[in-house]
Amino acid sequence: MLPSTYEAKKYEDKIYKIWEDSGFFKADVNSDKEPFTISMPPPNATGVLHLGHAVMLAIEDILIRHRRMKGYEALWLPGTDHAAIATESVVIKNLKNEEGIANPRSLGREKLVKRIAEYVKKSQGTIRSQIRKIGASCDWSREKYTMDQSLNRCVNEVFKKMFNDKLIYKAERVVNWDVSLQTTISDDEVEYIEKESILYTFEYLSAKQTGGEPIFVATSRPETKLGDTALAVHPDDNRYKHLVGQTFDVVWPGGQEIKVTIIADHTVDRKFGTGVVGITPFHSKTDYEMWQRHKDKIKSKPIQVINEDGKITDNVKSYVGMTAEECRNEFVEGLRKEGKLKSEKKYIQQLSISYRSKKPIEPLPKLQWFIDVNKEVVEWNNKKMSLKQIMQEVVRKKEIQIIPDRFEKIYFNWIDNLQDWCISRQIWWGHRIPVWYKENKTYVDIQPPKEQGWEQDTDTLDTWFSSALWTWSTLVDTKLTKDFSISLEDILKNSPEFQKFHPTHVMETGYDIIFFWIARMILMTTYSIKQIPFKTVYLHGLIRTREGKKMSKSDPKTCIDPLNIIEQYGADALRMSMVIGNTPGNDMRLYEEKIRGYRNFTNKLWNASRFVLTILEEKKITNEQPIKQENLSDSDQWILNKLNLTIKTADKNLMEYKISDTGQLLYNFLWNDFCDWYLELSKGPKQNPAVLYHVLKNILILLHPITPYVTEEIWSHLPGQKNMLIKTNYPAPDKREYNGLSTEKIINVITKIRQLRAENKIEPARKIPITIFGHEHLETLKENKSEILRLARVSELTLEEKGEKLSNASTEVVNGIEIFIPLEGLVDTKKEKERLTKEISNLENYLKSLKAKLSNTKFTDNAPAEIVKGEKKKMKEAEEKLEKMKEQLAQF
RNA sequence: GGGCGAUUAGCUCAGUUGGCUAGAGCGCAGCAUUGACGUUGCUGAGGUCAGUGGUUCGACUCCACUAUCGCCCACCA
Repeated sequence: MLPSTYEAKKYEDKIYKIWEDSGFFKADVNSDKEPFTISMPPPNATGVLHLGHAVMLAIEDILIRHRRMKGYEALWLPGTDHAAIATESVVIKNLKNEEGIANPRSLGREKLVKRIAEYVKKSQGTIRSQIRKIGASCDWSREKYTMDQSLNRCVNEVFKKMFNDKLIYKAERVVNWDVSLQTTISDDEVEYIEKESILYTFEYLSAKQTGGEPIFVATSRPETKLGDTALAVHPDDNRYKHLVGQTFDVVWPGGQEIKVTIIADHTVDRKFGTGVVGITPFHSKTDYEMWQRHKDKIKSKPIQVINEDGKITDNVKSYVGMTAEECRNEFVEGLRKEGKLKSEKKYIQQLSISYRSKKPIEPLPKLQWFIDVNKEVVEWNNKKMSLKQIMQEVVRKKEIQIIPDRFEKIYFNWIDNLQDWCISRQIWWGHRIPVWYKENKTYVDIQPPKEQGWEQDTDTLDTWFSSALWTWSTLVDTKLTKDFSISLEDILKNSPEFQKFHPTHVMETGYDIIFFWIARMILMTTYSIKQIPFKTVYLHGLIRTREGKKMSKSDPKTCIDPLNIIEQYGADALRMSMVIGNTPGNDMRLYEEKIRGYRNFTNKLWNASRFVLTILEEKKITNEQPIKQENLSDSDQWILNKLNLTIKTADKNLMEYKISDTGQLLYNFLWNDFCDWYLELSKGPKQNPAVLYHVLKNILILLHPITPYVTEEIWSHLPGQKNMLIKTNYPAPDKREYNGLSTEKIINVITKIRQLRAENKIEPARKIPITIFGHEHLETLKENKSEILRLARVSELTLEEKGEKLSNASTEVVNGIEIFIPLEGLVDTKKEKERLTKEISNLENYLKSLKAKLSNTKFTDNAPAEIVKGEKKKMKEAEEKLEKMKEQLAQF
């Protein structure tokens, strides 16, 4: 006998261990079954589980368990990410704070990397055990880490291939420099915030110099003007047209001397500021590009004003060593003194900050590695394409489907704006760039050169470079990757896992990393192995607080900790609450009452099962019984019919990734159909243990992907089931036809009686006599007399085919069945009369609108026959009901 | 500046090719009847589907515009 409440805590860890030890999570590479693969988005190796992970794990686990039960060879491959910058900066911080090492880099590369690796090893276990807590049925035997040797091999292979195809190149560009982290970051890692700052307008060229009006320039960063090489104006701007092409000498406060050439460029906005832009090629990407376009006309060479530490370089002697901000203040002060400062206006600036450090970005000229996204050298479908074009092609041709599809637009828009991807990082933790230098020679390969004296490039690769290969670099044979004489192509050819499980089927992740990761996977994988990485992209939304705010780790009040929730309510309840009401691409609010509601659901399931198990025990049933058609009552047929429909819909929904709908459907089936009606009806003489067993069994199977723990635990108590639920086959709908129509009517009659009782304030405890005129349903009513007596609390039930309407009775009509509750001593007749009158008037209005509709020839001519038929039926029913109710009213 | 999403009951949300007198859960109100469940049962109240106009026999659903909120993208210095 089960305890009367389900306490998740008692069972979950135990069940997970049995699952894992039994090897049920392991996919068999040699099986003949059709594969179904999900690559788990690897959480940071040093992270802690948060709701974002929890929702990802819940959705993926549901999909995997469903497919596994359906007979697919389901592989869910887990792993962790080395999270280059994030991890390195955490360890550096720890070394500073905990060990007092002021400059951890002074340890040297080898030592620091070792320390980071140790740290990762220690903390990796945390995230692993937390993934288990959710119930994730992933294949731990195939767990990967982005820094594994095999993945490193793939990274190097791809780098080399791209280098040989001239898709990877090294060049000096203005890049996004994160001063606090001391590394470049890619364009996608730059965020914009709105910040109030000051727009300074000052005299750049005097009236004397121009021989007419002086030229003013507006800028929020005056200090960069110390490195200007040009002034840009719009080609059609009549104010400045005559000056284009001329070069002027400018002496800034402090003595810095520069030469600026006036150039004309269409990108200049005549209306902003003074319509003149100072061009500082080395401290602004746009300026750099403009300088490139007009290089040959511009007399002076660009200079770097600000260095990697955000300080003024010795190119500007007067301010050298100052921070940019100090320099700005001094410089503006100098302008003011010289009487050149015209105005200082507050305005809202789009400030670029680093996604990692949240500190401002300093655009700096640097020699870096890039991936060329426009070069058309990639073979795809017998065409030469650029990386951009491939990315567009596979989505446009529906080789990859994105759910929800509106994200396709966002994806295409991103590609349209995409520029070459800066992949080198000046940190030590990560895949080191496989390039070696000696004197002025460069060597690129998957292994260091044999010869002495070569120095490896000091940079590492953007962490997304290795993540971009994740779907397949995790499937290559790790023995083969150690043999450097085998080509990547041959490694892939001879890796059974890769051959069976790639391309993967679903990539499920938050929409916030569509560019960082989804797009990069598509780009890198299609290019490097000529396969798409996945067929479907399922993007879930972010979990928000009840108020719709982002949950932030720093604020425990707004932040729900999944582990804490699991401890209190169980993983199943958490899973359900994250999945029901969560539609792809939309954010969802989560709060404790909601989770509690689903905890109640698990308890409901537990108790319904407890009840059924008691009956089975009583009846000494130790095995699943065949369902015999001839023994089925109408209510048996009713529930079997509903079950069939539920099986069909649930399966269809899951195949279409409609997870929320599936959850809702099963919730209703268990609670409303099975518990509220079928179990209640089973408490009478028509109890059928075989059907109870059958329906419960199927409920457990259907719910298992969503609530794996509670269903598995109950399953272990189901007599005669030898295998674990996790490995049980998903049900196919029963081919037999079931009826169950009388039960539908009986339910309606019982509900109506309950309503009448409640409306007339007849206490539930009080049993009352009732008269029913069944008309053509008399037989059905007779068969179900005991159910009506019991479930509607009726003391005496008079069943007639038809007869004289009872006077002074509360009455209703449902399915043509007339119900009378004699009012003698029970009911306020005046109120009852009012109620009837009101209902009749409602019904009349309803009829009126139906009649109007049906007499409209435009409707009858144009609407589908089915609809018209439906409306006619409605009208007929309403008319019949109206007639009966009018007769009843006449009795008062 | 461009694009996207949201707006349905007090709250959180469903509503799938346009066709049930618009649904659920929670909350609220009233009442409690257990072969299991008070983490329960029964019943009820509560909605001009953001607004305006259009298409249609018919619009929560499609189109246009407006409003409010949110997000993404973009080289306004």
